[in-house]
Amino acid sequence: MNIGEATKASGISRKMIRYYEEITLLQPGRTANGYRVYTPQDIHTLRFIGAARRLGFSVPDVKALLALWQDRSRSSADVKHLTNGHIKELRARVTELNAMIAALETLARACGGDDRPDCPIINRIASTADPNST
Amino acid sequence: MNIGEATKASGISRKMIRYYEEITLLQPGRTANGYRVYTPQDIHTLRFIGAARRLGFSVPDVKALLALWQDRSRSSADVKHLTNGHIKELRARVTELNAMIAALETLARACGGDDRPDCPIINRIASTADPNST
DNA sequence: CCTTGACCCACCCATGGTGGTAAGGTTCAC
DNA sequence: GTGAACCTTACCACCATGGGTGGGTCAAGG
Repeated sequence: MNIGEATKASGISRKMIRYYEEITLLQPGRTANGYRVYTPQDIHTLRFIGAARRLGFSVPDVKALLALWQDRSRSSADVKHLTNGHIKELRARVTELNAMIAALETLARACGGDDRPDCPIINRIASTADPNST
Repeated sequence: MNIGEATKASGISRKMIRYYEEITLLQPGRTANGYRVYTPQDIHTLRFIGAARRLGFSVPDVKALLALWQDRSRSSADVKHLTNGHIKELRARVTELNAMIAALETLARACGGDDRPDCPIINRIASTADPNST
């Protein structure tokens, strides 16, 4: 199977397949003329990578998960630990975003949204920015 | 005021101050020897940028906000529109992250987290990755 | 007058994932 | 034998930020 077929079979773009190879997430074979060759196992690996990425794991995390996946003597504790760390990070990001949303919603509610220039949103950003406001 | 003082006064690093200048968010003056010179207004602008960034606005959005801030004949509707678009984007990101968190929590709860290799997290990623699972 | 240390400058490189593009080689169907 | 459709490597770009290097400048103190 060459890279075009691998793209169709895995849903990962050619670009990303080559990138994942470059960072050694997989090592496909080569034909005599230099074309990459993918086994069904390689395709499975690519799909594993895609699934993990969709769950928000970073590429380094995916690399760790792949190693655990391929390690028959792994401890599920290691997988769980990695996952829990990831969940914690995602939750932190959500908390941050929610704080921004809350602040912006308050400001947007107070803004007339009409033709006049007066705007609490701009005023607030400008006054937060004003050294005299602290 | 030179760049070192501007950093202290604005809370923006030297690197970023120079970057914001490069992308024309501000145009400080220069002394004869080439040192950048910042007016109190420049500092105010830098603090405005910092405040907007902390609310999660992208640099292009910040540029638009700056232009509106400096435009005395702006419509508050334009500011509100920009803000609402930004809120929408942030909410979309939160929704995405929450979906990931929910999926991961379900998997983590089902995982023993012990010395044995069997792990629903890995199994699920691998089977999502399996073409035969769809 | 000269050194020292704290500044400043411009420039290049790296990140993380992803897309694009260009210049060239290969394979296959007609 | 030619053109389409594939493949290869090697760059460039994004966004926002940090790091480092080599070299200029300025003020203070011996």
